Amino acid sequence: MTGRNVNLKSIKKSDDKNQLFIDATILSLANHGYKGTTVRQIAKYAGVAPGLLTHYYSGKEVLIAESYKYLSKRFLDNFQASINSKSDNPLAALKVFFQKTLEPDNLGSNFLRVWLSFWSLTLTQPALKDAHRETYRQYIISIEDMLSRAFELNSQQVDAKKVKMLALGIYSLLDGLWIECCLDPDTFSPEEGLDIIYYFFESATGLTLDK
Amino acid sequence: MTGRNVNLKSIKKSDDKNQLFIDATILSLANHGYKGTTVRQIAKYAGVAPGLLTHYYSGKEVLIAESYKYLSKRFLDNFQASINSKSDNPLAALKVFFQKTLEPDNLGSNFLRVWLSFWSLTLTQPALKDAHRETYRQYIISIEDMLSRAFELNSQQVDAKKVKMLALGIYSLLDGLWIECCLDPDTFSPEEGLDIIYYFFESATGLTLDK
DNA sequence: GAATACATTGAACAATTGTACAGTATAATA
DNA sequence: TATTATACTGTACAATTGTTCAATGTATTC
Repeated sequence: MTGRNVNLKSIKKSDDKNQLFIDATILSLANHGYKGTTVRQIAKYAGVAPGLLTHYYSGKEVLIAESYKYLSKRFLDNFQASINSKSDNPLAALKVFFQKTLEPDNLGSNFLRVWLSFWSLTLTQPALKDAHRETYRQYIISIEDMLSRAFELNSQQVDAKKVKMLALGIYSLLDGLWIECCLDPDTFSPEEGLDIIYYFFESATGLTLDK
Repeated sequence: MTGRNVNLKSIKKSDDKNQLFIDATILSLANHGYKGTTVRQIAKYAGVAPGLLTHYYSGKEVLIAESYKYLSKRFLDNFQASINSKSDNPLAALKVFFQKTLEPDNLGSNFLRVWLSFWSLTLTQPALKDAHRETYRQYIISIEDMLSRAFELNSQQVDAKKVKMLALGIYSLLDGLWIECCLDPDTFSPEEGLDIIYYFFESATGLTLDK
């Protein structure tokens, strides 16, 4: 019998190591896609031997699932933080959200490649489907909240159903613009994308964004 | 030397066989995703031996690429046909387009799985990137055309730049709604999705869709 | 009905995959 | 320092991958 502890996986893991593996996984998905993201490739990015991955995780799929949960949480946290910094001005907060989504840092084929892989997994892994659903719900709730407060500041009465519809539409539009910007950056520039979302937002809500 | 003709691949192929393989490939992508779409799986769906695929195509990647080109062309043709049937009424044509996109037949995780695989490939295969770009361009041109005619019928003067912006926005919104409807059908129903696109369309264009 | 050309099969291949695990280094503890 | 627990390595293995190709079936042609 060697010193290897079989139960290690189920006990507390070093957060730093976890982060190392998750970062390596995301990097691999970005650069080589789902197919190219092998255990050996991830290990190479992490600078460790392939065997170490199954030492920490019960399987490759689990590691990728963890990476998805981490990344979607990170984006959501980032989103919440950026709108909280403008908590007194809901319209300014929404504008920041639009801008951050179409920021060059968040665009590009490498970026999209990661999300395409993850979305594909949500279709078969119930745990990831739940994670997606919850994250999506949080985005919509936040947008609804900003809209409601904006209408209130404008002394407008808007029922919850319409607010929800507006939130879903705005999020979907932003999503669609982001995807096409990543798929083919030559179709329209991020600035043109912003103009589109601004225009649709203003005409659908009747609200005016600060210029 | 056997009777095998090495040059068969580059010469005229039987269209029927081509179609059989392409259908099998799409079916496999839908049911098993990109990872599960192996040569053996495709061959099983096509009801042939695995070896026959490399007899007709120079490789698996080529077959998948052909499948992408076929499917995106089929959807585009379908789109063009449905709007041409309403060529006298551009607004009705647009409405049909919205409805067809969010039709149950075009929704579901199996459907999305195919497109996620294809989109992933456009990021690395230049030929598929070009195919995507051209298809996208055709959609936008058609939408622009319908919008222009609708404005004209309404005796409205709208410059080309704004028409393009509207077309891009409408297409992106529809795209975003479609994806989320496929990713999680519980977020909102296709009917709610249609209401959203109707509302955003009307407020952004100032046009009124027939109810 | 030979002879020929093409269609199709299915076993075999080298390469790559995820995973397991015996072994070694390293740190902590006594 | 000796002992022990853990971190980590790297080879090995069975399974699966895309592809090849000799063999066989099946039409078509003369």
